[in-house]
Amino acid sequence: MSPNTQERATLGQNRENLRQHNLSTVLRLLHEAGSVPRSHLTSITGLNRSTISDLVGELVSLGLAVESEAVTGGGVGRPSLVVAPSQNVVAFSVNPDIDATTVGLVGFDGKVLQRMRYPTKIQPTAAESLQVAAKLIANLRSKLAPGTLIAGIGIAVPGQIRVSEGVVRYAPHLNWVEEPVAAMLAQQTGLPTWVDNDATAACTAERRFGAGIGTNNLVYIHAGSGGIGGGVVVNGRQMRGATGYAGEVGHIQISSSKIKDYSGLEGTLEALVKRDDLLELFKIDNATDEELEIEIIKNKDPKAHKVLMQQIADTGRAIGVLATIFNPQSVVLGGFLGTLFRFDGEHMIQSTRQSSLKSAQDGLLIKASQLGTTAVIVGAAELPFSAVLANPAQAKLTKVATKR
Amino acid sequence: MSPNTQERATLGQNRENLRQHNLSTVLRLLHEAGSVPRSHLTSITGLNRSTISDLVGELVSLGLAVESEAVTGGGVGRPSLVVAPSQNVVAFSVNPDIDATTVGLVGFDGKVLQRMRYPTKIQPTAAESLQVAAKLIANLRSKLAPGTLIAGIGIAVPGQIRVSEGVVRYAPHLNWVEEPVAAMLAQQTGLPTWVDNDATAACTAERRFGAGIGTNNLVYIHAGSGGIGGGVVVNGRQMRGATGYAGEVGHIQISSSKIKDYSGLEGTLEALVKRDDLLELFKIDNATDEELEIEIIKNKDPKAHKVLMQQIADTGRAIGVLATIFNPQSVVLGGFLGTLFRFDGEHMIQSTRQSSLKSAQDGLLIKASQLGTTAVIVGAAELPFSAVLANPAQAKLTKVATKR
DNA sequence: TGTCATTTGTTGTTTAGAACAACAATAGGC
DNA sequence: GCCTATTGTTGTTCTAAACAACAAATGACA
Repeated sequence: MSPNTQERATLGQNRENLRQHNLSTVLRLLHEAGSVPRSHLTSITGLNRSTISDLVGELVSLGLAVESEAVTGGGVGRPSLVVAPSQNVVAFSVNPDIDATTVGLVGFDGKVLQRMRYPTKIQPTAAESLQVAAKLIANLRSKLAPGTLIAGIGIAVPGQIRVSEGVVRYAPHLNWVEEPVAAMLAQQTGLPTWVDNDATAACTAERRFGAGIGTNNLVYIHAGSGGIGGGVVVNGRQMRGATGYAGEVGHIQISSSKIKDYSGLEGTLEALVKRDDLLELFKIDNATDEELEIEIIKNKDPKAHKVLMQQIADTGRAIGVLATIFNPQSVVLGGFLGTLFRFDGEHMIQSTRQSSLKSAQDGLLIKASQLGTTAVIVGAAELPFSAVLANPAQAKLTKVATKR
Repeated sequence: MSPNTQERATLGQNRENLRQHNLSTVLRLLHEAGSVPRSHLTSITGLNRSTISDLVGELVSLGLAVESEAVTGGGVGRPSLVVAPSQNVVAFSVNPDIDATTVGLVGFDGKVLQRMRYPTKIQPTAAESLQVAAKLIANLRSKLAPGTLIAGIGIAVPGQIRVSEGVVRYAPHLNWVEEPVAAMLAQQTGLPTWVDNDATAACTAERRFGAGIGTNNLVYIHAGSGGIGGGVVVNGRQMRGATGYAGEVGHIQISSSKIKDYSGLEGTLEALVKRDDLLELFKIDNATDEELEIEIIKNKDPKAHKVLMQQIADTGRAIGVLATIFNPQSVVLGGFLGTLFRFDGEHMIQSTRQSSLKSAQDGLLIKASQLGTTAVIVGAAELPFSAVLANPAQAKLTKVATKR
């Protein structure tokens, strides 16, 4: 039940792998592009027309793709049939947070179909959160059309995850330690379940459907109420590191300051750029990103402005360090950091310039997140979808029973 | 003539790709392990016995591998034939530096067969350096046994490289700008030529034959007279970034210090840890790493000791930042940094602990380089070898003419 | 409006490369 | 010396992609 089947050493390749790889390639193209003419599939993959015909046929018979009528008006010659990911395939997302649990229903094309947020007590246990999630999922599931194929459940948790085991190693804000959440929810729902870090999930979503479309080298930084997390894509693949804890971009030291972050490290990005500091200055507690952004824009207090500009400069500094190391195509800023960028992006870029090599700045794009708060939901659903994409023919989809 | 053929989008896969991939896999195993019994090849690759037989047969007929007699004593059953990379395959390495150019002859098993260092004037032009290199190569080439297969030439340059174009974008210490060195040397020698950054090359060498064997996530940091460079391996592949300038680990900001590095950035690793500073304190100018290490060990001056310990602490800090970001299996320290680690590794590790997340520290190994100064030579030779490994059947090897 | 060139889908055939099966070769254990 | 276990070899089978020939559908143009 590991979503990183693609991580396996791809040593020997036999005919079976070949077919699996080609099916996977075609399905992935559909998943990411939404819908593609068959003729494009042949040119992109370099495979023969008849081979594409065969592959698409298999995907259709698996219920993963649909062929719609040819769209005319694309130049001379016979119009090509358009292939699209099946609207019948869905996945559930779960995002446990400190005061509520959110559950989403996501289509195979990456669109959020439903979304429900259910408040819990502060710092719920894993069992409590997952029980809420299981109930919401059961609710959504009962309304699914007969014949719908469920790919599974993806859980996005703010903390360190052992992805291959489906275990939350440590989630400081939730105070969860060594919780086998994937197995717990799989048992309650009967659906295959995966778990990953929330920022990593959001990163995947932005890369496939948001601000990072088409980039193979991407740095994503997200700031929420629970500190700063992130994700990095290198050579087109999520960077996970030797033990799965790579990409902790919030905890890089960028200054000699003695201020500590939530993990006790001094002078890190997370220590210097704190959403709570601004909330305090504005004398509000508990605000959505939207509310905070309005507050920031209408602010007149010079003291608050100074703090704001310092946070923007520090963020730029961290981006500079990351750009120097990763030389990415773009840096995507999620949550509160997106707000800072929108407020004074030029100031942030200035600061980036001072802490990065010129070569890393050429062509570097800094952008605010495109998917916003849905990124985590979409990204979590990519976990079950990834399993389907990795091996379409063998994917174990759960079919919603036909009404009788 | 790009060595990163493996970078190409591996979209559609046909039968040809399949064969190429399997040939490549087997040859790569031989290249990295030196010699492997055929039975191991079957179990590692998962391919059928008869398929391995066929693949090895093709590699042997291509002159890339040899089959030696079965080695008895490995348990019951018929002993397996041992396959090894051919001793007939070689590559040349070139390493232009500020006061000399080094040329090496490297075997297909990664062993340095010959090495020649030829002094030049200070800051030679690219043409001057390459002329020296071409002469040394011609010299070595004339002594090669008839029938030897030459894979090509790999040039390792201290600077920023556009690998796919074979161009040195900017090498500050040599004062080279936009030099098409690969084409220049290819024209002079008639051999296919590649170029890469010297630290990147050393990183590859350490990963395949040195301190990083078997690791898929590795950070390599090298300090020489010309600043601090490095290389990072993520998911088993060299990290190159969007435009090829990734992995500049010497230029990450780790302090608020105003001291600048060679690129004008403040408070970076390269700004704080300078080999020259120690040479100055010891009142020597121009020393090999070995000489400097002796000087460091016999040092009694408390002032020098303090600087030394500060440099060790700063190095640890940078390692901490990198470990938090990359979560590598190991960090390998080359050149002068290896010296610092050997002098007081415990102090360095202490400093690392204070600037990295606990999760990144678990199981993290910090090591000094194993290949030392030969790493660059071996790594540069990997450039032509990589082309052979990527597509053994199509590799264009140059055969040394039979004497007549 | 009809013809033609162009592109794509379809179907039956070919082919390459890996798997498979049967057998021979060679080792250690008893 | 016989047995078992493992590996190499050879001829056959099988599968997935390519290929070839033809049908279908479009736009361009006279």
